[in-house]
Amino acid sequence: MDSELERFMDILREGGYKVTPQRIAVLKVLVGNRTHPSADQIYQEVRKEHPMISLATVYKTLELLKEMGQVMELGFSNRSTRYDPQVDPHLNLVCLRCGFIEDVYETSLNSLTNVVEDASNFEVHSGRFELYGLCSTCRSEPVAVAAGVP
Amino acid sequence: MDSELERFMDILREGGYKVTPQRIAVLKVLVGNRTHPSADQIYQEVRKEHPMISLATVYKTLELLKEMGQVMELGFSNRSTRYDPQVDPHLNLVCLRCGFIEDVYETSLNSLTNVVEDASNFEVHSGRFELYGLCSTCRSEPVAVAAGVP
DNA sequence: TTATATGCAAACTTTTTGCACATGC
DNA sequence: GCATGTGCAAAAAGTTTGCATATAA
Repeated sequence: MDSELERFMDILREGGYKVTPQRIAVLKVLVGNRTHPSADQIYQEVRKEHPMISLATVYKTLELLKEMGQVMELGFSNRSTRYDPQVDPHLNLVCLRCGFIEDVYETSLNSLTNVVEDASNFEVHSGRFELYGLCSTCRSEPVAVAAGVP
Repeated sequence: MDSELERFMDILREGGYKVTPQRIAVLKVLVGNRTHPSADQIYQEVRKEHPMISLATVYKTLELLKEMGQVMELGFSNRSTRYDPQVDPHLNLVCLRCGFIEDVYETSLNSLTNVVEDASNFEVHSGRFELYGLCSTCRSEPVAVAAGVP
């Protein structure tokens, strides 16, 4: 049914890891998720269907997926950490007012990697590209209201 | 003498903030610093000349400089936080083995901002661009040794 | 069957906060 | 002189760890 979920499960199996209900539950929250959730947000979401899961298990699963290169862990300056199942090079537009993060696919990012590898003898494995500012919604709002800003 | 230090001190004065010995000490550590130090590393460095300073004061000073846009606070996925007095758009090459961070000035980053602003109605204030991989030194080393990897 | 994973609670790390005292302007 | 800043210590927040029990393969 969900080929992306199947792909994640296969990757676990191929790595010699068990495919447990808890891991499936976390994967289901992540598949196709563009909201860049925190560990706790993932935990709260998973608990709806799987009330007995612990936050520690969520952290352990995210750590596992991160090590397998299937999830990016994004640490922000206010020490919030968000997770992104989208690991291809892309640009994150981070709104400083409402905290919303929008993904933008910009082809020039790939050439950036090539330029650096040619010029500096640095072997690129992955990347993280962020612009901070105001999203279109917040730009047009009259009054600034603090929110969950990453 | 140090015009960059003077510039920082002027910025504090213009913001209505006091120029204290503690703040000067932190600024001296930051001026021209390309090592992307952590708060504790800055604290340890400052203590050599200023043994009575507290870590809380270092944090408060960094917070102030961050709010004034004079320092970037870089949160990483292993919850280490590094500070960079270099606020112009540039690329950080982060070595996953030894933790070294190299600055690279790539002009295409500026056009990236323009492309995004034109295409997406997002108002860019600042940016953060990172490539993760192996630096030239670590590429040529035979055995992997874990280190302070951001 | 058995190596691996889970849940719990405690530990840990890093950063923030409240407050009395000190000090730059 | 007074608003602002400092140092201390305690609190907060987020993440990790140890271990007994449970379970996927």
